[in-house]
Amino acid sequence: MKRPTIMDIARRAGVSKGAVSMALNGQPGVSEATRRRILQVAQELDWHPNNAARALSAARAGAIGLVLARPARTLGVEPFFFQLISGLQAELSERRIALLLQVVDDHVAEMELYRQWWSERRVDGVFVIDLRAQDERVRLLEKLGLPALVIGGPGHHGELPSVWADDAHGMRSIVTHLTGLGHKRIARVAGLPELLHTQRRTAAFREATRGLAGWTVSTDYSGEQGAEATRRLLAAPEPPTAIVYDNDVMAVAGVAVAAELGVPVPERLSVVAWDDSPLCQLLHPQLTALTRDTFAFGARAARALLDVLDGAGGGDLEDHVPELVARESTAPPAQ
Amino acid sequence: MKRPTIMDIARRAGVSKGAVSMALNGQPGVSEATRRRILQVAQELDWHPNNAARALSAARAGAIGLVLARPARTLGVEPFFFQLISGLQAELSERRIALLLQVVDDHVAEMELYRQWWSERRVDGVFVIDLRAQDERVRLLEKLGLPALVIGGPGHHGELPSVWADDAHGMRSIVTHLTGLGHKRIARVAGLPELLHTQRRTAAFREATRGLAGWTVSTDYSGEQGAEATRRLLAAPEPPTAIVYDNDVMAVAGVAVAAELGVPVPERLSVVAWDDSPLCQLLHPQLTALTRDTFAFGARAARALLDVLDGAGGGDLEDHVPELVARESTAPPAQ
DNA sequence: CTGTTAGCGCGTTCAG
DNA sequence: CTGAACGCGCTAACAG
Repeated sequence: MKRPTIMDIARRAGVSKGAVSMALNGQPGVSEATRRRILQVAQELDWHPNNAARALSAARAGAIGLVLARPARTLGVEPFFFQLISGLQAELSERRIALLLQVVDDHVAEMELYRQWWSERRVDGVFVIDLRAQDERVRLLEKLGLPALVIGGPGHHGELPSVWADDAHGMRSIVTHLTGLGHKRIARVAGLPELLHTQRRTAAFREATRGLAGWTVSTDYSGEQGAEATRRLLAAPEPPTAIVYDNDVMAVAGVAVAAELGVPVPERLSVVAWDDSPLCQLLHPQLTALTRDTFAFGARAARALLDVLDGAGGGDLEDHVPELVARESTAPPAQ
Repeated sequence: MKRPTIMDIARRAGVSKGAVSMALNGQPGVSEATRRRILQVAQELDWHPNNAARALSAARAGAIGLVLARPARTLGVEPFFFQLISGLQAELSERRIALLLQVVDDHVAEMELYRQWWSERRVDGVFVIDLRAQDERVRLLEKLGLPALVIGGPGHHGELPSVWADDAHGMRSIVTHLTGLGHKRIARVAGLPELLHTQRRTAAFREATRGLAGWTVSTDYSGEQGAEATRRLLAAPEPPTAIVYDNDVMAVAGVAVAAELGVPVPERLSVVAWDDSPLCQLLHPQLTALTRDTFAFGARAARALLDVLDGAGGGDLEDHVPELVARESTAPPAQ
């Protein structure tokens, strides 16, 4: 009743260990008849490969790592992460590869973990998120030779392969939507300014709002800072008539602040959220949002990393373009 | 420059493989001097144990599994999960044990995964969440002999060890708060009714509201259903003056619905959220909520499972009592 | 007590 | 198709 090994199958099928291995792996070297018999016996014994043994002989861990280094309080991005992880993993599990998840405080801990994982061969590769300009993690990963894929990566010229979305396009569609409604004073409440994708969006925003009054304020992605930024923006002598938020949680916080200040949305202030979530549809007014299929994005990222591990791929892979969903929180500016 | 093995250390230190192993593991059998020399060499070579090899010889995977089987759309519980996972993992990583996370559609897939993980010895144990009455997973886990710990478990008489919080106490503190304010008509928007912890809360709520008008409606934890339930409650001939929501997202949705219907919170309707989150503090009014230290809860759960794996422990472990934080969304009922 | 040797764990691979 | 060795670390039995 103990776990059967290949030797058990071999004995019972009257063949050698090697033959069983080939049969089980669909390798040539055994006759069809023997193969069937062996598979039959394996079935009977309910044999399953021991992962550790496989990993040892294959010199592969059968696992991919993902480190979340955002501080815990920056909870705003969760819906995104949850979807992303689901997607990553849907793809990985097809290939029976595990996802190792670890939450750490900062990049220092994250890098330490990469060293550890790789030195112990706990993972075959890692996903890297929230890249910064001159990110030290990139250097480390390259030095270590730990295969990595950057999610939402640099877009171009990256040292590491990456999968990314066309932020510029998304930003244009938002601004076009707002200007189409007649807005001329558009503010943006951005996420962490050191992140590359924030910078890309900022550049795209600047470009798209050329000729208008458009300005960006930075936050750490948290609802608190989103609220605070909104408060400041609305207190200005010439407040914006529309605000674009870099995530859904800040948008929600912004709407709450507007309500608190007696600024009706969308009559006096239009609001757009980058990243959709059920939350956006629960509020009143429902939030106009840029939706992207984060699950699919994750799946693509996983496939891309697997390709890299298989020796194929590399380079950049552009994801599908996000789509703007106009709901109730955007309207022509007052008067 | 290739990964050094124990043999490399042995050669370089002029001793045998076995000696190195003992030295490295702090086992007796080598002199202090030799041990130091060996450790020195290991350091120089930057040796790290190969996880697969260790797992193979120790017959342990060095990993714990966690399956999330909630349907993806039930996003309401995410803040909770994120905290929980962080907590689990903070504790596991201390012991260099990995957390394998997998998201699946339903319990069938979840159970299939348990079989697979265990048959391949991918994990040493698993965390089980959202237990139901007569949960089929429990039977499977016992049949397999896969060590498991139920999170938010049955509380008592469970077949599997569990860690749980005193829901009854939390519920009492909520109801006491509301009745203290003068409320006599209290409704509750509950989560999935088949979950044991929902049932526990329902029972506690019934008990605590004895003598008052108190009633519970069920949802799937999603914001949509929370909104829908709120709509129905407020449309009743004698609507409640206070509503208790089983999670934060439904509470947020409920407040939005109240606003939409022109029911001011807290003047005409008091709202309490079970589970706090930054969200609760961002809205206006800020939500009165039952906060629990989910991170710590996760850490305790992890420790409990590790104890089980070490042969110790078992049984139930009660977590700290959640605490009610009164904010702006609760007030005496109108007139 | 200090250290060595042999062999295990489990699946893969390759010369024969 | 078989036999043997390998990957890497652990450990029991044994010798100095």
